[in-house]
Amino acid sequence: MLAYSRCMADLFKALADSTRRIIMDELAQRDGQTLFEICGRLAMIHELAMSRQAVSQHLAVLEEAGLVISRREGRYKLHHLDTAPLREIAERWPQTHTNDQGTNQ
Amino acid sequence: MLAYSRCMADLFKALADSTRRIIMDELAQRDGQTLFEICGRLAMIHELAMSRQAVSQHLAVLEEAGLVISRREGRYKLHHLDTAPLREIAERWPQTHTNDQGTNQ
DNA sequence: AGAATAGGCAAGCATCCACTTGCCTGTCAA
DNA sequence: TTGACAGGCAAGTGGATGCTTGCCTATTCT
Repeated sequence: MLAYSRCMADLFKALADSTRRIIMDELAQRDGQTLFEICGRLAMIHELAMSRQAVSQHLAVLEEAGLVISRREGRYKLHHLDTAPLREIAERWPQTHTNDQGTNQ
Repeated sequence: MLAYSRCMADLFKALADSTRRIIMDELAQRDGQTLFEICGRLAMIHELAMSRQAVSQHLAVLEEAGLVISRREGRYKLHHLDTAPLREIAERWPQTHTNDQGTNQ
Protein backbone atom coordinates (compact mmCIF):
# COMPACT_ATOMS: atom_id res chain seq x y z
CA MET A 1 0.00 0.00 0.00
CA LEU A 2 2.67 2.44 1.00
CA ALA A 3 5.95 2.88 -0.75
CA TYR A 4 8.02 3.09 2.39
CA SER A 5 6.99 -0.10 4.12
CA ARG A 6 8.77 -2.73 2.07
CA CYS A 7 9.01 -4.68 5.29
CA MET A 8 9.60 -3.91 8.91
CA ALA A 9 12.91 -5.72 8.90
CA ASP A 10 14.45 -3.06 6.70
CA LEU A 11 13.27 -0.36 9.04
CA PHE A 12 14.82 -1.83 12.13
CA LYS A 13 17.96 -2.86 10.35
CA ALA A 14 18.41 0.69 9.13
CA LEU A 15 17.99 2.05 12.63
CA ALA A 16 20.41 -0.43 14.11
CA ASP A 17 23.54 1.44 13.07
CA SER A 18 24.67 4.48 15.02
CA THR A 19 26.16 6.22 12.00
CA ARG A 20 22.83 5.99 10.22
CA ARG A 21 21.04 7.41 13.24
CA ILE A 22 23.44 10.33 13.25
CA ILE A 23 22.80 10.85 9.55
CA MET A 24 19.11 11.00 10.39
CA ASP A 25 19.89 13.58 13.05
CA GLU A 26 21.78 15.60 10.48
CA LEU A 27 18.94 15.48 7.98
CA ALA A 28 16.44 16.36 10.67
CA GLN A 29 18.46 19.43 11.44
CA ARG A 30 19.19 20.49 7.86
CA ASP A 31 17.05 19.06 5.13
CA GLY A 32 18.04 18.31 1.55
CA GLN A 33 21.75 17.72 1.98
CA THR A 34 23.92 16.10 -0.64
CA LEU A 35 26.19 13.15 -0.07
CA PHE A 36 29.25 15.38 0.17
CA GLU A 37 27.56 17.74 2.60
CA ILE A 38 26.63 14.86 4.86
CA CYS A 39 30.15 13.49 4.65
CA GLY A 40 31.58 16.86 5.62
CA ARG A 41 29.25 17.44 8.52
CA LEU A 42 29.76 13.93 9.86
CA ALA A 43 33.48 14.64 9.90
CA MET A 44 33.25 18.17 11.27
CA ILE A 45 30.43 18.04 13.76
CA HIS A 46 30.46 14.41 14.79
CA GLU A 47 34.13 13.65 14.22
CA LEU A 48 33.25 10.66 12.10
CA ALA A 49 35.97 10.32 9.50
CA MET A 50 34.51 7.95 6.97
CA SER A 51 34.83 7.33 3.28
CA ARG A 52 32.28 8.86 0.96
CA GLN A 53 31.30 5.40 -0.16
CA ALA A 54 30.47 4.32 3.37
CA VAL A 55 28.08 7.23 3.78
CA SER A 56 26.58 6.48 0.40
CA GLN A 57 25.87 2.92 1.45
CA HIS A 58 24.30 4.13 4.68
CA LEU A 59 22.04 6.45 2.71
CA ALA A 60 21.04 3.56 0.48
CA VAL A 61 20.02 1.52 3.51
CA LEU A 62 18.04 4.41 4.94
CA GLU A 63 16.32 4.94 1.61
CA GLU A 64 15.52 1.24 1.35
CA ALA A 65 13.83 1.52 4.73
CA GLY A 66 11.87 4.54 3.61
CA LEU A 67 13.46 6.77 6.21
CA VAL A 68 15.24 8.89 3.62
CA ILE A 69 13.85 10.08 0.32
CA SER A 70 16.17 11.44 -2.34
CA ARG A 71 15.67 13.40 -5.51
CA ARG A 72 18.09 14.24 -8.28
CA GLU A 73 18.81 17.85 -9.02
CA GLY A 74 21.30 18.11 -11.83
CA ARG A 75 24.45 16.48 -10.69
CA TYR A 76 23.37 16.72 -7.07
CA LYS A 77 21.26 14.24 -5.17
CA LEU A 78 19.37 15.82 -2.33
CA HIS A 79 18.30 13.75 0.65
CA HIS A 80 15.57 14.43 3.10
CA LEU A 81 14.27 12.64 6.13
CA ASP A 82 10.90 10.93 6.41
CA THR A 83 10.00 9.83 9.89
CA ALA A 84 6.66 8.34 8.88
CA PRO A 85 7.89 4.73 9.08
CA LEU A 86 8.82 5.28 12.71
CA ARG A 87 5.17 5.39 13.58
CA GLU A 88 4.88 1.69 12.85
CA ILE A 89 7.08 1.01 15.84
CA ALA A 90 4.86 2.70 18.37
CA GLU A 91 1.81 1.12 16.81
CA ARG A 92 3.18 -2.40 16.95
CA TRP A 93 3.63 -2.68 20.69
CA PRO A 94 0.91 -1.23 22.87
CA GLN A 95 1.95 1.05 25.65
CA THR A 96 2.81 -0.88 28.79
CA HIS A 97 1.77 0.35 32.20
CA THR A 98 5.07 0.67 34.00
CA ASN A 99 4.53 2.16 37.40
CA ASP A 100 8.12 3.33 37.83
CA GLN A 101 7.08 6.75 36.62
CA GLY A 102 6.56 8.69 39.82
CA THR A 103 7.70 6.19 42.36
CA ASN A 104 11.36 6.93 42.34
CA GLN A 105 12.17 4.12 44.67
CA MET B 1 18.40 8.64 35.65
CA LEU B 2 16.37 5.74 34.36
CA ALA B 3 17.35 2.13 34.63
CA TYR B 4 16.29 1.23 31.12
CA SER B 5 18.28 3.74 29.14
CA ARG B 6 21.80 2.39 29.36
CA CYS B 7 22.32 3.80 25.92
CA MET B 8 20.28 4.10 22.78
CA ALA B 9 22.56 1.74 20.91
CA ASP B 10 21.37 -1.20 22.99
CA LEU B 11 17.77 -0.32 22.26
CA PHE B 12 18.15 -0.30 18.50
CA LYS B 13 20.40 -3.30 18.46
CA ALA B 14 17.80 -5.24 20.42
CA LEU B 15 15.09 -4.28 17.98
CA ALA B 16 17.20 -5.19 14.97
CA ASP B 17 16.52 -8.92 15.17
CA SER B 18 13.24 -10.34 13.95
CA THR B 19 13.16 -13.14 16.51
CA ARG B 20 13.47 -10.61 19.30
CA ARG B 21 10.63 -8.57 17.84
CA ILE B 22 8.47 -11.69 17.76
CA ILE B 23 9.36 -12.38 21.38
CA MET B 24 8.21 -8.88 22.17
CA ASP B 25 4.96 -9.61 20.35
CA GLU B 26 4.55 -12.73 22.42
CA LEU B 27 5.12 -10.91 25.69
CA ALA B 28 2.77 -8.15 24.62
CA GLN B 29 0.09 -10.74 24.09
CA ARG B 30 0.72 -12.78 27.22
CA ASP B 31 2.70 -11.22 30.01
CA GLY B 32 4.99 -12.94 32.47
CA GLN B 33 6.07 -15.94 30.42
CA THR B 34 8.98 -18.13 31.35
CA LEU B 35 11.82 -19.04 29.06
CA PHE B 36 10.33 -22.45 28.32
CA GLU B 37 6.92 -20.99 27.60
CA ILE B 38 8.40 -18.54 25.14
CA CYS B 39 10.38 -21.31 23.49
CA GLY B 40 7.26 -23.38 23.12
CA ARG B 41 5.14 -20.61 21.70
CA LEU B 42 7.83 -19.56 19.28
CA ALA B 43 7.90 -23.11 17.98
CA MET B 44 4.14 -23.66 17.97
CA ILE B 45 2.71 -20.33 16.89
CA HIS B 46 5.55 -18.86 14.89
CA GLU B 47 7.15 -22.07 13.68
CA LEU B 48 10.51 -20.96 14.95
CA ALA B 49 12.37 -24.05 16.03
CA MET B 50 15.23 -22.72 18.08
CA SER B 51 17.32 -23.92 20.96
CA ARG B 52 16.43 -22.79 24.44
CA GLN B 53 19.78 -21.13 24.73
CA ALA B 54 19.17 -18.99 21.69
CA VAL B 55 15.95 -17.66 23.16
CA SER B 56 17.68 -17.09 26.46
CA GLN B 57 20.32 -14.98 24.75
CA HIS B 58 17.64 -12.99 22.96
CA LEU B 59 15.92 -12.31 26.25
CA ALA B 60 19.21 -11.14 27.70
CA VAL B 61 19.62 -8.66 24.87
CA LEU B 62 16.08 -7.40 25.31
CA GLU B 63 16.63 -7.03 29.02
CA GLU B 64 19.88 -5.18 28.48
CA ALA B 65 17.95 -2.75 26.30
CA GLY B 66 15.31 -2.29 28.97
CA LEU B 67 12.58 -3.67 26.76
CA VAL B 68 12.06 -6.72 28.94
CA ILE B 69 12.06 -6.86 32.70
CA SER B 70 12.36 -10.18 34.50
CA ARG B 71 11.78 -11.31 38.04
CA ARG B 72 12.63 -14.56 39.71
CA GLU B 73 9.84 -16.62 41.16
CA GLY B 74 11.20 -19.77 42.69
CA ARG B 75 12.81 -21.73 39.94
CA TYR B 76 10.90 -19.75 37.34
CA LYS B 77 11.96 -16.51 35.77
CA LEU B 78 9.03 -14.47 34.55
CA HIS B 79 9.50 -11.94 31.77
CA HIS B 80 7.37 -8.98 30.93
CA LEU B 81 7.52 -6.34 28.28
CA ASP B 82 8.28 -2.68 28.88
CA THR B 83 7.70 -0.47 25.89
CA ALA B 84 8.79 2.71 27.64
CA PRO B 85 12.18 2.84 25.90
CA LEU B 86 10.40 2.92 22.55
CA ARG B 87 9.23 6.40 23.30
CA GLU B 88 12.78 7.66 22.94
CA ILE B 89 12.61 6.82 19.26
CA ALA B 90 9.64 9.00 18.49
CA GLU B 91 11.09 11.77 20.58
CA ARG B 92 14.44 11.78 18.88
CA TRP B 93 13.26 12.60 15.36
CA PRO B 94 10.56 15.20 15.00
CA GLN B 95 7.60 14.37 12.84
CA THR B 96 8.24 15.20 9.22
CA HIS B 97 5.55 16.66 6.99
CA THR B 98 5.26 14.14 4.16
CA ASN B 99 2.51 15.07 1.77
CA ASP B 100 2.29 11.65 0.15
CA GLN B 101 -0.59 10.78 2.40
CA GLY B 102 -3.58 11.30 0.17
CA THR B 103 -1.91 11.72 -3.18
CA ASN B 104 -1.68 8.13 -4.20
CA GLN B 105 0.20 8.81 -7.35
C1' DA C 1 18.09 -38.27 48.99
C1' DG C 2 17.54 -38.41 44.11
C1' DA C 3 15.37 -37.45 39.83
C1' DA C 4 13.20 -33.99 37.10
C1' DT C 5 12.62 -29.30 35.87
C1' DA C 6 14.08 -24.29 34.86
C1' DG C 7 17.73 -21.82 33.77
C1' DG C 8 22.96 -20.17 33.21
C1' DC C 9 27.92 -20.11 31.42
C1' DA C 10 31.25 -20.51 27.86
C1' DA C 11 33.44 -21.92 23.71
C1' DG C 12 32.97 -22.65 18.66
C1' DC C 13 31.13 -21.72 14.15
C1' DA C 14 28.97 -19.60 10.18
C1' DT C 15 26.89 -15.79 8.47
C1' DC C 16 26.16 -10.95 8.05
C1' DC C 17 27.54 -6.25 7.82
C1' DA C 18 30.19 -1.88 7.90
C1' DC C 19 33.96 -0.06 5.68
C1' DT C 20 37.62 0.37 2.29
C1' DT C 21 39.66 0.53 -2.30
C1' DG C 22 39.66 0.98 -7.23
C1' DC C 23 37.46 2.19 -11.15
C1' DC C 24 33.45 3.95 -13.90
C1' DT C 25 29.35 7.25 -15.24
C1' DG C 26 27.09 11.62 -15.54
C1' DT C 27 26.85 16.79 -15.03
C1' DC C 28 28.68 21.44 -14.95
C1' DA C 29 32.12 25.34 -15.73
C1' DA C 30 36.10 27.45 -18.20
C1' DT D 1 35.99 19.96 -25.29
C1' DT D 2 38.38 19.02 -21.31
C1' DG D 3 38.90 18.91 -16.55
C1' DA D 4 36.71 19.17 -12.08
C1' DC D 5 33.02 17.74 -9.32
C1' DA D 6 29.05 14.62 -7.55
C1' DG D 7 27.88 10.18 -7.35
C1' DG D 8 27.62 4.84 -8.45
C1' DC D 9 29.23 -0.14 -8.91
C1' DA D 10 31.66 -4.13 -7.27
C1' DA D 11 34.91 -6.97 -4.93
C1' DG D 12 37.48 -7.81 -0.66
C1' DT D 13 38.17 -7.81 4.44
C1' DG D 14 37.77 -7.71 9.53
C1' DG D 15 34.73 -7.74 13.18
C1' DA D 16 30.18 -8.34 15.14
C1' DT D 17 26.30 -11.48 15.98
C1' DG D 18 22.91 -15.36 16.00
C1' DC D 19 22.87 -20.05 16.99
C1' DT D 20 24.53 -24.48 18.59
C1' DT D 21 26.62 -27.78 21.78
C1' DG D 22 28.19 -29.38 26.19
C1' DC D 23 28.27 -28.97 30.82
C1' DC D 24 26.97 -26.75 35.30
C1' DT D 25 23.79 -24.66 39.21
C1' DA D 26 19.45 -24.07 41.61
C1' DT D 27 14.75 -25.28 42.84
C1' DT D 28 10.87 -28.53 43.24
C1' DC D 29 8.50 -33.07 43.59
C1' DT D 30 8.24 -37.93 45.00
